[in-house]
Amino acid sequence: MYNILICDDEKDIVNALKIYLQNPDYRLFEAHNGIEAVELVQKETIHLILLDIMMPQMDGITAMAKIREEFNMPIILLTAKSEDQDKILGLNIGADDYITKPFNPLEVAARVGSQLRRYTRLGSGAAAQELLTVGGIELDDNTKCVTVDGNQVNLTPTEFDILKLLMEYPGKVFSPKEIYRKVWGEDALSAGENTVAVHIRHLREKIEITPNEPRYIKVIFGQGYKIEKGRN
Amino acid sequence: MYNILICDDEKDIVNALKIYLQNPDYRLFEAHNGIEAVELVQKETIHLILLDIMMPQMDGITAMAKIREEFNMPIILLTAKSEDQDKILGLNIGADDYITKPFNPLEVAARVGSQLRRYTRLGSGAAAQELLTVGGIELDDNTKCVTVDGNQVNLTPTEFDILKLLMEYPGKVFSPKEIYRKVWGEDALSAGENTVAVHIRHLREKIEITPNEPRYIKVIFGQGYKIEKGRN
DNA sequence: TTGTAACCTTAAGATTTGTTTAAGAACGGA
DNA sequence: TCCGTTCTTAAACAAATCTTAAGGTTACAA
Repeated sequence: MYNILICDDEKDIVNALKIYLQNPDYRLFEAHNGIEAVELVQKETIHLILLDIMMPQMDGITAMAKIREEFNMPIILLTAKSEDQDKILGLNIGADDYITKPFNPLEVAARVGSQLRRYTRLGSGAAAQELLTVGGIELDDNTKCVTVDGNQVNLTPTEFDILKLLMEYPGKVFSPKEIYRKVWGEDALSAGENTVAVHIRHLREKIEITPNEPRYIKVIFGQGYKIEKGRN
Repeated sequence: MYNILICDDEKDIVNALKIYLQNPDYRLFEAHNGIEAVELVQKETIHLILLDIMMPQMDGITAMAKIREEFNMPIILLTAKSEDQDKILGLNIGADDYITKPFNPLEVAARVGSQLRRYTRLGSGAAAQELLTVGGIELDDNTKCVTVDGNQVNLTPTEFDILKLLMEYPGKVFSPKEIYRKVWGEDALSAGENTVAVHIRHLREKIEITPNEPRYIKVIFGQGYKIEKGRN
């Protein structure tokens, strides 16, 4: 799952890009000037930015400079000017690519995919799906960090593995045996019946506000556990 | 200094690109078909490739696929076809950018510069990322110097390698085994279980103000070690 | 309503993992 | 070869995590 920030002051363009980037692996954020973009990048974990150059309040080049002070995700500039001079200016300052308006939908999707692939290829060794998000829970397999509503929580290895399993397939119900097999491994040497239950309890204590009335880790009687978006 | 490989079967195009990329920081290599390109990449440390698609013997797409099995430097495709379908094909297979013939000299230089900058920013195993910075720690792979808050510290080779590994991917958690494999080499002849731990201890004594409460080299119980920006 | 099986909760002891020393082995340069 | 540096091993210790077991609670179906 990748978080992509689309920043353009023209609503129509943002909406068009949102349609082009329809993809179950993408979560789309939007901003309408440089200031909003910088704020969003600091608040959320953004993996790629589509950034218009000409915007009110703070232009794209300035925003890019500010973002680059702290972050290094790919930035693709959007520009109406197709003159060479502008292209070169943007790339030299630190953009990774640029796309000129009007867009070709397929090209937008291709360039975004290309940058994301390059990013993960270099940044985090091949593996896909390092960042899982369900409701307010964020799980980063790279840093082994888990946050709930922005607050970091410390999980033990087993708790982490169970949560990761549940978050990989949100809504899917896993029986305790299934969890046991997938987390402990196929060759699991007999562990007691309720050890999974104990870990679930510990997890709930750490990620639920009210462990006794869990919003995220639900039980389906006779079936198993699942994770929900916690909207109730 | 960057090594750039130009691969095109037309001599004129190679020569033109050589002129466009006149730069004291670039060392230029040339190849005239995919086979030559793959061989050169395996022999030399190449930082970026300009790769023509249509070539005799082995075409650019095939060469790129072969190169990508082992390396991940930026690849910019050169193509006479400017139709969208071809652009997208190239990017999806693993190219980082493409340039359509005829070239605009300034654009060639700009795109090459952009990819090289992006490449070094992200850091990479094979790459020429010479200076790493995390928090107050600076590691220069060229001079093998490490400074913490401006003060130079003397690390042993093993300590240096471990620190470098951690700093190449700040935040990423490396299990002791992983560290062992990456620092000692795949063929590591069984070293004791806790030798990594001992080196970590030495590192902490040299880098941390209070080795017992490390700000930089953190442990995630049951997972491994990581380096943090030391903001606490 | 009642019995049963599924699930929950708690805490203590067992186990695993990480830390810290120190000593001796291996290595490399003079 | 000798000496200083670096690496590895081992052992004791400390800390975090896992499992077990026992008793409690809840949901379902007859």
